[in-house]
Amino acid sequence: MVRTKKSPEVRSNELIDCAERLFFQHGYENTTVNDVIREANVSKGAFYHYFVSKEALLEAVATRMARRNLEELQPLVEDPSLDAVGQLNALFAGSRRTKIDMAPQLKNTFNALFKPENVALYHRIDEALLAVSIPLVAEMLRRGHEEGTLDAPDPEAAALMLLQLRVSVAKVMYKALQRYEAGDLDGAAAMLDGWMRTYGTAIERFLKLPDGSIEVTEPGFARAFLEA
Amino acid sequence: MVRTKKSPEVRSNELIDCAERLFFQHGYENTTVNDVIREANVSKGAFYHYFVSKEALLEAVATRMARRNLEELQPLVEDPSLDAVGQLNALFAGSRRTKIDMAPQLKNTFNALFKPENVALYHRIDEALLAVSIPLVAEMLRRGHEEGTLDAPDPEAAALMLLQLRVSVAKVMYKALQRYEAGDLDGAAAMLDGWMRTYGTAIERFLKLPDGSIEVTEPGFARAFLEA
DNA sequence: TGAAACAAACCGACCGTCGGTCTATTTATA
DNA sequence: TATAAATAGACCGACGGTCGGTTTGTTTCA
Repeated sequence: MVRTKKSPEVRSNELIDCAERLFFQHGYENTTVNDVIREANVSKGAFYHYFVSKEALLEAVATRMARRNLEELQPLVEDPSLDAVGQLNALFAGSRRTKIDMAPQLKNTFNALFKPENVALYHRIDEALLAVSIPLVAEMLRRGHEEGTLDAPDPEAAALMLLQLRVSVAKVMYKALQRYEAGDLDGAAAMLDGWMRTYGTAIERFLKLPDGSIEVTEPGFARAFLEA
Repeated sequence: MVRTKKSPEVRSNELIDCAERLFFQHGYENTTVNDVIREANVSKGAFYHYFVSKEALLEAVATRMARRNLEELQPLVEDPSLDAVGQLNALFAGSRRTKIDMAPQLKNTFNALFKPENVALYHRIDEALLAVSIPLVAEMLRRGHEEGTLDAPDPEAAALMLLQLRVSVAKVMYKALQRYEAGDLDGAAAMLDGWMRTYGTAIERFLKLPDGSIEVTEPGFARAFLEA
């Protein structure tokens, strides 16, 4: 093979790029280190120069995803013109926008992430996202509690629980997606809408907010996402 | 090896026994099929006669755990003398009793389940437990909603979300356990107690129950569990 | 009654693949 | 030009899984 030397950052990012693509396409366990280095045009020696193990590569993929997610969310939360509830809603609104904008990739991601051979991938990403999200949400809740706009005596605990609920929504999104792909758009949209409303209600009740103050979803969102 | 023949049920249960023990002791990924068959005194041929893959063995371990869990819980839920809230509390009380009775095993389980090399094991067990628990809890919520003792318009969705919250408690139990093992009993107990109260509050609020109607924990529980 | 036929349970040598190691070589830089 | 980082790729051992064959128990029928 021709010997090419690149700056470490470029090289390792290329490896992470390839890994991310292959992991999502074929699953983590079905992707071999050889697949990755073939795709990245790199020798095995070079690979193990950058990552101590295949596991470390997975870690890197998850961490990078989490970092990018944080970079996207950070500005929303730092907006001083919003109170805590407004920030939460901004978070959901941003999440909706992203979901619709990147629907095709996201659908692909979901389908990959919930395959049984991808538990490791799923778990790592979930953990990494949680790690960056908890402080963010906890801070929001703390502010809200101080402002008096919501009730969350233990912001850390509440943040973890709220974020944990998010998992159930993800699971249902996956189910709805499958149903849609099976041809039942109406059923899928109804299911997704229903669950998202329940999710919103759960958050409102948990934070002792007035009914309707949290907008996780909006009319027609489920349909728009599924058809996008 | 001496050739011994046993009834299929006995044999496969022996294999599942060994697997369960080894998985929890050394982790799923660190346990090889050869380890299992050595421990079970069975040839490789015999093993693959019963299970199509190592993965299938994991599945069997998880399913059996879930079935046993269901058998334990079922009676509680069928008790007609309790209303839905009473049943929920009975569930938590039973869970507390079990936790303290089987504290050593449970601690071991927790320590194993949250190791990174055990995501597959964890995930499978969680999924299997969820699968048997959702109908149970959903039915309780449905009854409670009809009785008017609680508010859960969509019992299925509510059940999944409540059970999802349980994960966050498990995570904290693990953290508390680590803290206890590091020597900080007081800190660990305080943390665990606090989170369990928050968990209880979350459930009460979510189901629109009066404060204090759900008893996930009781005074001194965290300490008793950690020291048991 | 017993032996032939069959199916299920079991054995263990063997295979291909995969993550990871190692030595040698090249490239940048001080 | 000396040194360290980066790259190459042959190689290794372990592991999950396969396969041809053997044993054991049961059914069938002369």
